[in-house]
Amino acid sequence: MKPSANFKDRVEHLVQLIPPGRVMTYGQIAASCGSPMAARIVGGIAHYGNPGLPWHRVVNKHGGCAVGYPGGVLAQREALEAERVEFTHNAVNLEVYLWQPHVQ
DNA sequence: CGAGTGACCGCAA
DNA sequence: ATTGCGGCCACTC
Repeated sequence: MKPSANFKDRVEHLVQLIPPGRVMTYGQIAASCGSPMAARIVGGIAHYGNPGLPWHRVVNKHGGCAVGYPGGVLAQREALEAERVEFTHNAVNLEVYLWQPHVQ
């Protein structure tokens, strides 16, 4: 990964690396990009950044869906279910589906 | 360049 | 258990 890459570039790159059937939390992504408390930024990048990235694989700390996701939480849920991700109480089991770039 | 804003997170009433 | 508030960082306008 380019050390000179901006936070946004790292986030987009990282999101793009999330394999199907796996999810990441905003805080996890922010921490992996060097700013553990910049979870909001990840959301901001999701809104302004590259729309071609699998943002549906990005969930909040509760494993739930993002409020501002186009189409609502329901659309994101369907997108994840299409990748064999099981939802429980409108949230995924992070113990099973949480993916980390360093460890696999 | 400055100010506003947010697809969050955590704690407090 | 639910609701409200603040903080924090980077992005956009």
